[in-house]
Amino acid sequence: VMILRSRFLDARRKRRNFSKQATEILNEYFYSHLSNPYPSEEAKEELAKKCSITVSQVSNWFGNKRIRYKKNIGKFQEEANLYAAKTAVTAAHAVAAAVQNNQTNSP
Amino acid sequence: EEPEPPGPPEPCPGPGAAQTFEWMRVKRNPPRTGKTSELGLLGQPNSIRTNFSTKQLTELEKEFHFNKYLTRARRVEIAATLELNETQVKIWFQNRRMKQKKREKEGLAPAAASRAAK
DNA sequence: TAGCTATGATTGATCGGCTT
DNA sequence: TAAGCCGATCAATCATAGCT
Repeated sequence: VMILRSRFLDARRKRRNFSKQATEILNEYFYSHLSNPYPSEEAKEELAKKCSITVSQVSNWFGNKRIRYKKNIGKFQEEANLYAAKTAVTAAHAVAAAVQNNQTNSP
Repeated sequence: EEPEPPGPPEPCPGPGAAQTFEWMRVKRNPPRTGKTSELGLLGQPNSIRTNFSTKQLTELEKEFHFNKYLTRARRVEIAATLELNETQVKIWFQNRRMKQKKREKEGLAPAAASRAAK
């Protein structure tokens, strides 16, 4: 069995997981765009900046996420609900802020 | 920031009800790297990802450094030598060029970290 | 420490669009 | 009209990280 998968010395993969906050940001985008989780090049650049990772890493993350998500939707249900709720709260805060701002600014 | 006015889709994303969007249904046609015969008989078209040998990759890499693009003649030659389809050789060069581009683009911008290191 | 799962990266091949 | 290329993506797999 010397069918050497000589990809061994690939100088690659000395992987390190992304920071918890980076993953948080990526997941927030993914679940808030679940109907079409394909960020544009611009969106990827923005996410990359916020997460302190490269655009390629953002692409890899979304590629892996999409494939793994659809492979086993059930397994991600809990995570999906978690982020859906988080997004809802964020949106609510935004609305509340807008309302307040509107009231204090109405001539 | 994300206009999404499709008409037919479901209503609202209720907690606990994961919808199935189109991208989740996308299925790629299996690789048709068919070598009409491998186990004899018109067996199913080899729909398996080919694993290039180290020798094949070495030769392809060598050729790539010589020419980023192949001529039909050269492609036929290489395919024969490495026992690959012309399509496989063509696709390999295609992917290799993209890989090259990706590297040039990234290997020239990790500024933030390069300053701190060392 | 062993075993299994989670996750980032790599890559042969596909898809749609544009060019030649 | 057909073939090649690009850019993005898929899908399978590799190898390590991390938890039990």
